[in-house]
Order: sequence, then structure tokens, then C-alpha cells
Amino acid sequence: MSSVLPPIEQQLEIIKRGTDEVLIEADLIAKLKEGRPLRIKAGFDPTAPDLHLGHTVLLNKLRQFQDLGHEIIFLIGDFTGMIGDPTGKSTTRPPLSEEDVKENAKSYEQQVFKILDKSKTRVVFNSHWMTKLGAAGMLKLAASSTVARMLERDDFSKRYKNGQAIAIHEFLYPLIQGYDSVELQADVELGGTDQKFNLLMGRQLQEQSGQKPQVVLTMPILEGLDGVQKMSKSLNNYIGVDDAPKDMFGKIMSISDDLMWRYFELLSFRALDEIEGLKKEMETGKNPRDIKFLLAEEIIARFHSENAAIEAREGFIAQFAKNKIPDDIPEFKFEAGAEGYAIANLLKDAGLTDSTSDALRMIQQGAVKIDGDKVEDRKLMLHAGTQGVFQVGKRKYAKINLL
RNA sequence: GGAGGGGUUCCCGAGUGGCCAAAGGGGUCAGAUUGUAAAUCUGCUGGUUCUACCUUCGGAGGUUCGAAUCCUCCCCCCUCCA
Repeated sequence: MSSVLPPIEQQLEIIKRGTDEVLIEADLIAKLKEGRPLRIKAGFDPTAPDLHLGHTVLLNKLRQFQDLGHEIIFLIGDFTGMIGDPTGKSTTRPPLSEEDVKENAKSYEQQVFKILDKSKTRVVFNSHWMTKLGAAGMLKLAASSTVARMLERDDFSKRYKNGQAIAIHEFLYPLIQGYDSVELQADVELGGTDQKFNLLMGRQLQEQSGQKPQVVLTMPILEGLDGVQKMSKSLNNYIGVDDAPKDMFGKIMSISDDLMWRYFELLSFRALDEIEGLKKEMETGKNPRDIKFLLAEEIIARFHSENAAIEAREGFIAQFAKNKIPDDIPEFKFEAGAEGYAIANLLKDAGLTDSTSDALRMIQQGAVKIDGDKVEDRKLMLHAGTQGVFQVGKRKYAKINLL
């Protein structure tokens, strides 16, 4: 941290790239002018143990701060995790057990250093000071804001109007998050746009305790694969940073063209004018698919390796453009009885369908193939000696051998 | 504590004694078309030994030939009053 910080204009340009809002920019400039490394706080709720690309939008920004020479405080909200952040939720979230929280936090730490420099990151847990705060301290904290103020928050007021439950402890969440900033004396706090209310609470509480209020920096929320809802694990529209290269590639290829540009904007490290150039190429006739390839490769290279990216692309082309069967498909051996093995049961047992009913439906819809031949007979019996590649839909395969 | 409203299949939401595995919409999945894009069209969407049977409508009992629908108790949510 002893290195000299770059000029303010240059820092500002990097900091503002891709961010949604800076509150308040003048404060940020003032803080940068002090010429010291700023304490940059970002809190993470330890509910989802798998980081996905949505989280990396924020992490990339932290990385940029880090590279500029500032101090990153990576806060794991293990205490707040026991509440469950009500932000954006239409219903009360069930609290996590202490063990869950601990386990999730651990896995967060591991994954986060794929982007952040571990040696330059301070990891803290808010239970550290929250448990010391005690009931009396909590009461004092609770007194620092009002119900009316809480109801200003969009999701609370919506729930309130719609007659949905708001548990009292959910009101404490923003307060605790704000108190974390007081405790850490944060200069800047980053969060998603949906965190704005919570982030601003930090400013309020810091001012109340005589600190200079933190600068709030909001990052856009990344849409999930559906292009509409935010990327989240519970909606199953996410690309995990631990996803296999092949899966990452497939998921990225499945996004819409519009969404692709959004991903370029928020996830790619390419210069903005380079991205503009790609857009022009598409307008002048280049296949958008090939541009999507570039995005997929860049992201896989970041979380896996260059080689993995190339392999993933080649596998993709072979499977979908040339209709070849992938080579890493699961193999099964089953005993066929005297009467044989009914096709529906076989598909279910090989995990290609959820149930035999589902298998029968798939057959009816023409989704089932054996070695490329469509299965028409719902009651097909397979006998010992049968072997081949069974396929359901476009991406589920299994090699099956009947004994 | 009092009065009223409500809990239905992945989600929203109809259904108030048999024609209900439960309308309609959304989403998922599959087929066609494609660039595994979008859009569009079509189909499917509890389970099984699959033209039949079994298990589902907050939970447990009960009435009835028959209950998601009626009765009793319980749990949970919301609104208003205190």
C-alpha cells in the first residue's frame, strides 16, 4: 500500500467505468485528493456458496480499486446472514443456521480470490463486532432510524402495501450493514443498485457517529441467462465461476444477442472501443454467434485457462454445428431381465429423465434417440446385448450397455 | 384480546360435493425453424407395472356411496380495532 496512487482523473475514469451511480462524486474526489489508500468496503451475504458472474461485476470493480492501490475490505456478512437480506425478496427469507453460514463463507473466500489479490485483501466477518454489540447496543442501533424511514425502501413498502409479512428483524438488516461501515470506517462502499438503500444507511450512521460519510458506488445488476431477471442461483439462470468450461460455453451461447452486449459491457475486460468495433462487425454482416464465441472464450480463460477455452469452443462446434456426439458422456450398465428392459425405465435409471412418466412424454414428443434413430414406440423393450448412445433432447446423453 | 379475509399442483391464480390430476396465465422442458440467439408455431408439464391405477389442494380427524369443495380441532399469513 505504500505505492504512489495514480492521478485523480485517471482513477476517476477507471472507477466510473460501468458503475451505475456514484454518491456523491464530489465526496469521492475530495477523498481521493487526500492521497491515501481508501478503505473500500463490500459486503457479501454468505447465503450462496457458489459465486456466479453476477457477483463478479462487483468483484471486478474491487479489483480495479485494488490495482489503483486502495485497501479492499471484503466483508462476509455472517451475522447478517442469519437474518437474510430482505432486499428484492417478496417474502421473508428463512434464517440460515450458524453452520451453514460458516461453510458458505469459507467457500466464498476460496472463490473470490480468482479475481481479487489475496495478499491485498482484508477479509472480515461482521459477527466479530456484532456479537460484542449486545442487546443494549442493538437497541441503541435500532433507535437510530425510524419505521417510516424503513418503509421508504421500495421492497418494504411494496410488501407492506400488498399485505405481505415483514418481520421486525428484517428492519435491522440495513442498520447492521450501516453499522459495519461505522465500525470499519469505510471510505467507499460498493454494492448492487438494489443495495442503494442499505448503502445509504451507512452514510447516515457514519454521520451520526461523527465520521465522514462513505461514498456509495452502485454497480448494475447483471441479468441472468433469461435476460430479464437478475442472475441468481435460486432462479437457476446463472453461470457459476466454478462451472465446467463446457457448461460455461453452452450457457453463454444460449443467451440472446442483446444480452450478449450487456455481458460484454459488464464482464469483458476488452476496451470499450473494441466492443464498439465488434458491434459494427455484426451490423455489417458478421455472424453474432462468432462474436459470442469471443465472449465465451474470454470468460472461460479467466476462470479456467486459455486451453480450456479453446477446447470448449471446439467441443461446442463438434456437438452443435456438426452434430457429433460429445465424448465425455456417462456410461451405464444394466441387467436386462428375461423380458427385457422397458425404454422408459431405462431412460429414468440412466438419469436422462426425471421419471418414467417424463420419459414417456419425451418419447411422444420425439426427443428420444438411440444412436441417432428416433424412438417412436413408447413400450419398446430392450434386451440383453443392446448397447448404444441414448439421447434425450439436445444435450442429455448416456452410453448404455445391457447385460 | 375482538372482528373479518386468506393458505390450491414450479409460480401466479380459478375452482364451493361427483364431469378435478384440478380452468387460465407465466415459467420449465421438448419438437419445427435457426446461429443450442431472438421472434414465431406446436406439444408437454404429479407418480406408476400408463387407454388403468396410486398420491396431491396448510395439518389432523369427521360427515358422505363420493370432499380441494361440508363439519371439528390445530398451524400459518394478512387487514381493521384494542
